[in-house]
Amino acid sequence: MEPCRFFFDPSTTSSACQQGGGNMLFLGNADHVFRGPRSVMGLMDQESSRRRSFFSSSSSQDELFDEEYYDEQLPEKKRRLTPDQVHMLEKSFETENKLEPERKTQLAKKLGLQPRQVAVWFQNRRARWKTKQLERDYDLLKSSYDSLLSNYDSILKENHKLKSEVVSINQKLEAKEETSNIKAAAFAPDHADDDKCDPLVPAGDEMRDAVPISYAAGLQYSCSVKVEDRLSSGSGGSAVVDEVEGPQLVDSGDSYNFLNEDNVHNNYPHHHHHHHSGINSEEDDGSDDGRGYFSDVFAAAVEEQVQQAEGVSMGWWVWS
DNA sequence: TGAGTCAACGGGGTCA
DNA sequence: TGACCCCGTTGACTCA
Repeated sequence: MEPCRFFFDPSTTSSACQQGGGNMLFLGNADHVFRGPRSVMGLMDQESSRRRSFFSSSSSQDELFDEEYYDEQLPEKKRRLTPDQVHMLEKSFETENKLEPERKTQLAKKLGLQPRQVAVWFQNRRARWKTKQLERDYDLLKSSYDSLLSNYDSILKENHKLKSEVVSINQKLEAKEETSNIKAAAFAPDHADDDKCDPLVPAGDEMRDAVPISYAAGLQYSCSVKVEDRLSSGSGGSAVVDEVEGPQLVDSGDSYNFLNEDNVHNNYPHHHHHHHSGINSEEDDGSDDGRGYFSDVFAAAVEEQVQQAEGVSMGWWVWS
């Protein structure tokens, strides 16, 4: 690493630094300490005459500049820092990306640079680091978003599948209900004594516990419908029973409300939802505003909502 | 020759 | 008020 050779022009109060390899760093003048010319083009403005006079050397400047160097290379050209200088600056930056005055002075001395140059280098280095950091953060956020979106899509598919299952079950339930009513009506005159009817229901506790409330209620007026007829779904054999209101699949039009309003409010504290509630209404499924926006809040809310939905639906679908 | 990189500048804000 | 920082910009330089 070769130190700078400093030059100072008393006529213009400017200074310059020539490095061993031929680098000439322009270091500015006294009225704006260490701030060199912005550029060669900048020399065309009012500053240019001063700078030009600086380099159009007279006899006194012969003492200040290496004649050979000065002839072969225009000194006002902007020079890059040498690899060694950059290496040491980088090492210093790794230690601490802010520059205390003392460290700046030491570094400048060590590298043969002006303190102003060291300060500028650190400023530019911080700017580059920030840009890189932003890129890293963006990549991280994007992969997180993509992953979340993927999960969301699979949940959406599952939801559609469950919806169609529910529709199918409801249809079967309605058909069976009609059949049983017709049979009950036809059978009633000959079987007035309910105590003697055979409900065809297994007497075991397990099955009794598994019988939906409305089915048990149905036995009061119809003993001729088999349990499997009531419970069969054709797609997995699951039935949904509302412990309070009976075995109805709660369907608020577009959506199936596996969650109540409170759940929704709890999971989306900042989300203003409309008349729908539930995990996947058409308006709240994120298909319009949800995908264009990502935040930790959103991610956490979706995660929580999914867990909640899973928990609640388990409660709905499984009993023993 | 155009795009990318880098040293350096100017302006505006903050702080002791 | 000066020193410092951040931000946006400029122009020199490099390279494909």
